[in-house]
Amino acid sequence: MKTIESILQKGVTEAAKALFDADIDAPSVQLQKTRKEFEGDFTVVVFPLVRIAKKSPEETGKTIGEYLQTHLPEVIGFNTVKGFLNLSIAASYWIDFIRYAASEADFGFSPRQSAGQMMVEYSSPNTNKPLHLGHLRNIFLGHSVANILEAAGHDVLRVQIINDRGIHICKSMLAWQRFGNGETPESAGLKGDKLVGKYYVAFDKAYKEEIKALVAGGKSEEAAAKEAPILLEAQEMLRKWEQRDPEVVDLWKNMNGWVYEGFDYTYHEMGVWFDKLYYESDTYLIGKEEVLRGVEKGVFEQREDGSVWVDLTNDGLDQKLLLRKDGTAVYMTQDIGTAILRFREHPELLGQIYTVGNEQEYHFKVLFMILEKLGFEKAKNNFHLSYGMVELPEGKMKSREGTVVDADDIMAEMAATAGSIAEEQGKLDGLSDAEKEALHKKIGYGALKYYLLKVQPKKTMMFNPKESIDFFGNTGPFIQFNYVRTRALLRNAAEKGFSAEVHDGVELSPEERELVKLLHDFPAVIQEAAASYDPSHIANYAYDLVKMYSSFYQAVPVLKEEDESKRSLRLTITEQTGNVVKRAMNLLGVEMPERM
RNA sequence: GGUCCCAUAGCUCAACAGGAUAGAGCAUCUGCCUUCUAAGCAGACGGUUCGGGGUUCGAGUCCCUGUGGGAUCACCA
Repeated sequence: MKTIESILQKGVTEAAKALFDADIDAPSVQLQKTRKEFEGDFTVVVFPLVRIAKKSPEETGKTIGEYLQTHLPEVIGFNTVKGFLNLSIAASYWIDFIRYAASEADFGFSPRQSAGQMMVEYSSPNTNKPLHLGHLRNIFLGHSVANILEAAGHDVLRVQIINDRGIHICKSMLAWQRFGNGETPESAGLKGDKLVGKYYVAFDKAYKEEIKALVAGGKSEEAAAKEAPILLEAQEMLRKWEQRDPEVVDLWKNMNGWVYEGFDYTYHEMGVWFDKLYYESDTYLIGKEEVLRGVEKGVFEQREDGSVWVDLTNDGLDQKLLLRKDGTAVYMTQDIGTAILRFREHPELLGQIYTVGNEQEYHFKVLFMILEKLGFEKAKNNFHLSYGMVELPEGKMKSREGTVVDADDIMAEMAATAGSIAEEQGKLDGLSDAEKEALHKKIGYGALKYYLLKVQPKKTMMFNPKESIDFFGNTGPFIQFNYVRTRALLRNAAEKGFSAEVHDGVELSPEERELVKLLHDFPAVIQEAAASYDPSHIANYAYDLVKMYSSFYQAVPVLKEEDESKRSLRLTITEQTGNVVKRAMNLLGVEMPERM
């Protein structure tokens, strides 16, 4: 179905040709929704056309309005205010549209896999500590963008890179070895990631004590930090790991295994998944090879001490280390390896999207530049989906100061809060305990996801644990609640044998018209969210839609309407609003309940 | 010091690509459940869009500059 926007834009270009003998292209015609205080549905901004028309803005608008009204059946009236031409669209267009939307199973979504393959990376955890609130923003964001790209027609690969090697991993291993007494998640009754995190903290504590002792013995703070025996031992462990020392590798596999079990639980609760996992323990070696190959090609430069560098001074950046003088990999090395591996494994891939915090913007700028220098043209399509930190009232979360908000904890709290609100409202009689629990999670997790996704990714956001996340107002549960109302209404209608149809010639009340117009926006909202990699557009749209629906719901009777054609139109609008809201929220990773 | 990002109502956030009188929620106040689920609806209150210049028919939006906050510029990840 042709959108009214494209019809109007085309109409204006024809008008310009016929009236002023001027050629303008359709997309340049400025079209917007008419503001509430004026009569009309769409508004053409005529200022840009004034020069062509050689008339006053008011005159120009009037002339074009007359042309459109006589030449386009969709335009049934117009008015001009200053340089704005407000057009009234025929009810029949909206009627045809709602009928069309109802006939499409996936209205708003582009045909599957019509737009090529994209890879979206998110989560990228370290295997030495549990996930926290910052990860939640990362994971919900990445997963939602993947959903949105799919809706926009991309074939999407969801991946994560797991930072499973390095000195920080060895720290928790060493602490466990030293203080753990063979403790396991089972024996401790702790999730695997929590147990490993506990030993990471234990390491830090022991390390600090050793530094203190050394300083008391006369060492400088700086020297003590470098010479503390437990740190040296961790470094020794890393060397052994790189040499594949069987005992160390066994311990490493074992403890990482605990962490993965813990993460799996959390990912499952979050409702996210991955098509493929990459491990830095695999890719850092590939990165080293690729860097050396780059040296042969002359893209990189090896210095006398053996270290390898890339010179980006001509690109406005500086020189960047790619391999240490002892030949070991740095962070950039393994990211080069990972990226190249992915392009090789997936020849169809258009580009990669990295969901990573904004403190790494420089890193990714450099990474993409290096990939292009190595001849990976597709790196032009790579995108660093950068997001702002989640801050607490007292500032940044600091694991050492114990101010991190644990992912599992906050999710459990959200579900519990949803439970107590539901209990107060007492609308869930007749549900089993298991059904109630599932519902509380849908609502609580929905509140959390919506809260984190409604804000533009690049903005730093505030989270106040004391005030908790709201369940009323502009929130996930409010949106779910309105969906639930549509479902209840449709169930009741079915019982009474009422059907949802659209008859020709039925009148549209202002509320109905507004709702239909909002539904009409859905495809464009998806496209915009996909193009900007920004789920907040979807979140805001879902809210606007149900806000309008809620108003409609209390202002206009549906089941009590006696006029059959009005009633069935309202049922159709109700059904389509429910469908669109549900699918929009699913794009955010939010599940919708049938009752609440 | 260089580079990048942010600054909108008391608080948390919107505002397509520059368009009309900058919108929501929370908080405060007023009404509305004998009626399709009140996690709701209707309304009131609340703004020098950080300051100062500029570009133009028009600037929260673009440019310059200042202030405040954040990030980054490691042989860390």
